[in-house]
This record gives sequence, structure tokens and C-alpha cells, in this order.
Amino acid sequence: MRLTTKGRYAVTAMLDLALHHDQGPTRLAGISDRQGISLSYLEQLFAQLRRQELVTSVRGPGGGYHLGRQPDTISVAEVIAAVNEDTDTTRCGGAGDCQEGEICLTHHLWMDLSDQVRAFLQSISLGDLVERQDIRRVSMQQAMRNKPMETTAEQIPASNL
Amino acid sequence: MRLTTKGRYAVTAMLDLALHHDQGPTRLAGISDRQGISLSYLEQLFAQLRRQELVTSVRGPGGGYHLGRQPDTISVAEVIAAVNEDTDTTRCGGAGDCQEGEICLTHHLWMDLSDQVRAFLQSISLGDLVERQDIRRVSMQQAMRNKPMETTAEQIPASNL
DNA sequence: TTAAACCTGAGTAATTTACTTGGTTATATA
DNA sequence: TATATAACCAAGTAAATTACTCAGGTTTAA
Repeated sequence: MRLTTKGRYAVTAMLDLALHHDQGPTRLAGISDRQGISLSYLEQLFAQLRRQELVTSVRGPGGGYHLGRQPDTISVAEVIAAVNEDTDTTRCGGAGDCQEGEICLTHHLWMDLSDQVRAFLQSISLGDLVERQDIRRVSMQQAMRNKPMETTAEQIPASNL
Repeated sequence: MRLTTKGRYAVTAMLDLALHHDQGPTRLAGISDRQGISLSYLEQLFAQLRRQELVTSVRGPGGGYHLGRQPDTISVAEVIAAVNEDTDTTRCGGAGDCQEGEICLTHHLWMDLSDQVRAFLQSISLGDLVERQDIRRVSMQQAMRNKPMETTAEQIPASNL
């Protein structure tokens, strides 16, 4: 479990999706505007998220992304794992550097520590984050910054955003 | 709180130090041999650890490094923080990208999450790790791999574990 | 006095991150 | 059917980070 800004980008984007979960598909362009992440970078991240079935996509006009499951069943750990794809920088990936029977202080210790961090992050869902007051407040301010009126996918088409 | 292999190197090295805590100063060359980390890289890591007073050094022949404090008062979080030196890759370090009053969903969320991870890692000390059976066993095997006889600074030389 | 250790700084290859450019494919609406 | 819109895809790239190497120091104890 690596914790870097890449994972933060993914969690932020997924949180944006969760905040608009009851509305229609969410466009990457919208996430890009609201969260300040480049569109093409988002596309790359969402390719990975889609592979892990954390999101589903709708192509064409009015399309975008949906969460693959309910917000409270998607953990922060899953999202981070989806984009980090464990490059396993251990120097003993099974039977590497260490002599004799795969002995390696480093490996076991770190796997164990990061497993515990993972367990912790697994206990936090996107649903939990959406409930938080501070996040709701920031999300509302973000909505204000754009056009005061928002549109959904179903019936209102005149989206001149 | 970033979790990468760099931090793992630092924790591993500090753990090696903790395992030899009752013996004399521990040489970096010894850590390099046992843990498979390049000597010069260790020197760089230890320069940072020393700056944070997590270790003290003894120069000259027979010299090496000591833990700066007792093993059970040094947390894993401290060690990682010492070498990662928070490069703050946030795009709104105070009042950056976000419009109006420093609003930023990303920043607050991530700081909060990583604070909780930090709190978790802060609850684990080097002393805790040293107590673990699996780590003691690996450490003993590492000692076997080198010369069967080790020497310490003070008096007890014949500790072939 | 000399060797063992720490210390410093510069350089560097490999990797990752964060992004750009330039497309294609699918689909809703006019 | 044309067109706009959005997801999808691939390749390249600049900047940063990681994990080193190298080449010299300085300090201190045997």
C-alpha cells in the first residue's frame, strides 16, 4: 500500500463522483474543473478504475461515469490500490536477494505494516466521506463557483455549461 | 504521510539498529550487508535521521550509530517522516489553486486521512517490532549468515545468537 | 600516523508522476 | 443523416523522486 498524491487524485475524483451519485453520469471534464486535475490524467486514472470495476461509463453526449457500486461499499483502500497497482519494489519478490530460504526482514515487516494501513483505509468508505460536514461544505462551494444552476441527465437537456 | 520504499529502507535500518541496541555502535557497513541497502544510500538516510536526532553517531574506528532514544519511544511514523520530509505536493499550499477562501476538497481530505495513518504508525514503536517473534527469528538468521562470531564494543564478544 | 568510520556534495540512471497531443469510437440530439 | 459530445486509446514528455555511484573530505581511536 503506497500512499502518494496519485492515490489522492483518485480518491478525490471518486469522492466527486460520490457527491454527484444521485444525479446522472458525471463528466470527467466536470471533475477536472472542480478538482483541478487535468482531463487526460483523469482519463488514465479512470481507465484503471474501470478495469477494477469501481466505475462504469456511459459514452456519448450526456454520458460520463457512475460509481460501480454504492458509495458506502467502496473503500478508500480499494481506490488507492486500483491506481497504484503494487509495483512491488521489494528486492526479494519471492526468492530474490536474500540467501537461503527467502529470509527478508524488510519484506515481511513492510508487508505487515502496510497491511495494517490498508485495513485501516479499508474501514473508510466513500459514503463515510460524503457524510462529513466539512466535505459537504466544500462541495457546495465548488458548485457555487460554476454556474448557479446544475442540470441532471434525465429530463433537462438545455445544458449550456 | 507518504508510504514508499524509501521509508521502508529507513524503518528497516532503524530496526536493525534497535536489534543491536544493547551492543556497541552499529556500523552502516553492517546494516548494508545484512539488509542489502547500499552504503552511500544509507549514509544519506542517516544524515536525515541524525538531523531529527533519531540516531547519534560515534566516529572513528569501532564507531557507528546508536538509536537516539530508547527503542520503545521511537515510532515508525517518526522514522518515515524523517526521510520523507513532506514535499507537500498539494496544489494549494495555503492559498494556491483554489478560488476564493482557500477552498480545497482534496487538501483537507488527504491531510485528514494521512493524519490518521500517521496516528496509527505513531502507535507502533521500534520496541514493539523488536518484540515480534518473526522479526527476532529473521534477525537471528541474518546473524548466522555472516561470521559466526560477532564482536561488541564493551565486553561481551561471544554472542553468536 | 593511519585506518576506520562518518560526512559532504555532485552526478546519474531508472522509475514514477502528471500531463500534452492527437487521435478513434459510441451515442444522443438536431 | 449530420454533428456535437463524451468516453476511450496511444504515444510522448518534462519534472520529480528514488536509489544509487563516485570522489573526495573530516574526525577519532588504535
